[in-house]
Amino acid sequence: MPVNTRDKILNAAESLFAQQGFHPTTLRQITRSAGVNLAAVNYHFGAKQALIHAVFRRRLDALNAARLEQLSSIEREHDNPSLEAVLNAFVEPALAFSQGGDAEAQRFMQLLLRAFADRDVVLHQALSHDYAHIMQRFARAIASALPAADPKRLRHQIDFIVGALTLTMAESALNETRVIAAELVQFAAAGLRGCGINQSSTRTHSTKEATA
Amino acid sequence: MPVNTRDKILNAAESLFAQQGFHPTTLRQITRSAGVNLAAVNYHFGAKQALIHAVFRRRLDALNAARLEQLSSIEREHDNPSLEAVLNAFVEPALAFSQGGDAEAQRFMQLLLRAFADRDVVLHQALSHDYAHIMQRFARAIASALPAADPKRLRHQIDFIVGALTLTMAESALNETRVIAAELVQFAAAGLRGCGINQSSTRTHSTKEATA
DNA sequence: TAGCATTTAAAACGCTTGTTTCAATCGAGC
DNA sequence: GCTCGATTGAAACAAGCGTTTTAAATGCTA
Repeated sequence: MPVNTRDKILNAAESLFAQQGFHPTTLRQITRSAGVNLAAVNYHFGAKQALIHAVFRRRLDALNAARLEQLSSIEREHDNPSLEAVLNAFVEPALAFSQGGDAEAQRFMQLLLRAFADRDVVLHQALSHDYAHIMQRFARAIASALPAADPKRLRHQIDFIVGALTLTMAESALNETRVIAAELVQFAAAGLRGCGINQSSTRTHSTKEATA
Repeated sequence: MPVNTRDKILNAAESLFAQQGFHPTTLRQITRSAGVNLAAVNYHFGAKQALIHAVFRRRLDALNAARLEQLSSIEREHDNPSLEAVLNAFVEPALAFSQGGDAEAQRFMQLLLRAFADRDVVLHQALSHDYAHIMQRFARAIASALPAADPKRLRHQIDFIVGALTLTMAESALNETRVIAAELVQFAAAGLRGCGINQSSTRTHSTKEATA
């Protein structure tokens, strides 16, 4: 229950943006849902675009902080954390980062999916700037759990995981998210390990068949 | 080079929708880019919403047809096609389905990503209806290449692959798409195989660590 | 060539959008 | 209690939207 107008607007906007997208959602919808005056948006944020960015930054900062905290935690406990543990530190906070239950988590995943889809240049830059830090951190942790991995390929593979995480979590039924997240961790770990052939040398057999 | 107005509109709309999204793209932009009159859209398609669906159906039908054709082709050649070959029949047509080069393929992937993000009910139903058919077909092919797989988990895993494919292809640089697609096939194959433990029995070790 | 359906053209309609304006209200600090 | 900055309220603004309308042009068929 937010008390100040600013938070009321942010919450209403986040919910509506996730449901309808940024552009279709009107300021009048937002202010009506928040129970505040229309002009309050332009007063507190200046413009609709700025509101969009504010909504994003608030959640993204919390999510990435939770991820880093969890990663640091497992690194403190084990000298060489398993690949699954590292991946879980990336996936799990996306589900529970705001202790708001699965519904809120899914709502945020829908929001994140929109950020990928809408190629808003400013938003995209802000996003990748925020992500650059955490991605580098996780890439290092994964590489350390997977010493033989090729760095460039690893970057692509992390993109695969982000894509699978974002899209599936945004789409899947609410009561399934945790099961699916656990399956994704296993799936990603196996994919990264590549059944032991993750290095630059690719299997001639499969490649030949695949491109035939 | 389309000759009739209908195709000119469809092409212009597809391009603009991919770049900007459905809602922000105006009919005036579309008709200006297509070099036709504004009223032509409402004449040929009735309304903007119908135009969106038309743009989608045209491409999606072609893509799924290409996928099924490639799958049938490899099933004709081998009695038991490899997992990689099946996955490639799913991934590769997304890149080359319209022989339009990588740029066009990426544009379509952006469009597909928007379809996932925008939870337009009608569009979503049409999409999942189209997908239900092909998904079932590929799920069967994968299951046959991976006899020990758990059906329900397999469905989730296919979602992972679709997510990774859609999001990475839409985001990645143009000259990298083919490399990334090949890597995705390998990644997905390894993930599905789960290093040989894809059945219902999960590895106690990793699960414990992952949820710690 | 005449007639008819199809297609394009240009303008206008009604409506909603984000944004601005300006007065009213609130809440501390002196 | 009064003042002054911060905040809210209600109304209005210009612009752009999807859609409709009416008329002219075009392409077939006979």
